[in-house]
Amino acid sequence: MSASQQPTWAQSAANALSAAGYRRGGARTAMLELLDRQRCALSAVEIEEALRKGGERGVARASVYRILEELEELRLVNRVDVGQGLARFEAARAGRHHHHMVCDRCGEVLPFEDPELERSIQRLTERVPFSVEEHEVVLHGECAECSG
Amino acid sequence: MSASQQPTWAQSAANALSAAGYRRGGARTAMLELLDRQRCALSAVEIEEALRKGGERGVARASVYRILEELEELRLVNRVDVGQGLARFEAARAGRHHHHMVCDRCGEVLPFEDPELERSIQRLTERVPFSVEEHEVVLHGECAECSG
DNA sequence: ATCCATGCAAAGGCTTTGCATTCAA
DNA sequence: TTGAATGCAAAGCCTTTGCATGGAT
Repeated sequence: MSASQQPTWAQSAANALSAAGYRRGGARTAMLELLDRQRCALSAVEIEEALRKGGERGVARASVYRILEELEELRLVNRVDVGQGLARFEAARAGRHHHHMVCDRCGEVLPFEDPELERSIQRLTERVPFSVEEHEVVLHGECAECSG
Repeated sequence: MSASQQPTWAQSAANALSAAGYRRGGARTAMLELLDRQRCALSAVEIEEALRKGGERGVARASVYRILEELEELRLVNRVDVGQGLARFEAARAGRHHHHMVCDRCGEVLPFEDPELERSIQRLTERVPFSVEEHEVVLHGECAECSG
């Protein structure tokens, strides 16, 4: 069999976990693969349900949170808080930085990218009396369907 | 006595509440005045404590949330979620739009303004398949004291 | 006098923690 | 074999809700 040219996010995340001294548990692997397949941030409950329904293997709620905490600590996952009273999580992929739009009507969360916005924030972070490590932009409103 | 030239935020908010059919309860007035004095967003617990310690009059936790909900509904207050697992609230003043920096070490929340950033977001909202009503930018990192 | 506004206490939802068991190394 | 990884259940916050009392009109 041929080795893939470039490792998937799940693979490199698993390697990073090993390098950090973590063991390769089945729950971790399942979560990494699930997160790698998503196009946008999921909540802990959504992750738990997706794993249970997915058939691969279920992962207890507490484990979902604990693993997410480890992944966030290693910066393999980003926590996204869009103001819905719960936390969302998504794979942190090098380079591909995006933000979120939240439909306050139906709750849908959509990702978007905007280079100009990134540049503005970049310049801003250099001017501010603060050591900025992360930034997050959230647009609230109504999605195309809801504002119909 | 002379009438003030321009009403305070608390005064105009009280008027807006009346116009919307709400009665002028003591708890509401105390909260409006407290919020008017703040330079940055407070959590519900912080509001409750400030009112209790302030001596003016205490307001029950449930009332704090209920009144904040009304104020948010009328857009007199903005809810700010900076990812600390709790909601923060601040007076919505016409024109003066700002965002927040959060020190992930000590938890301090500082406001900042940036016209260039606002322009970028303004242009962005016009290009996006979404009806944008609000936006929020949060910078995470360490404040001068903590990173110092 | 009416009915909203408020306080108190209980309930709810998301997240974390404690402990026993299972599993990777 | 040994200690980390995981599951289960209980506990912890923040927030909301139900109901009785107090207060504004």
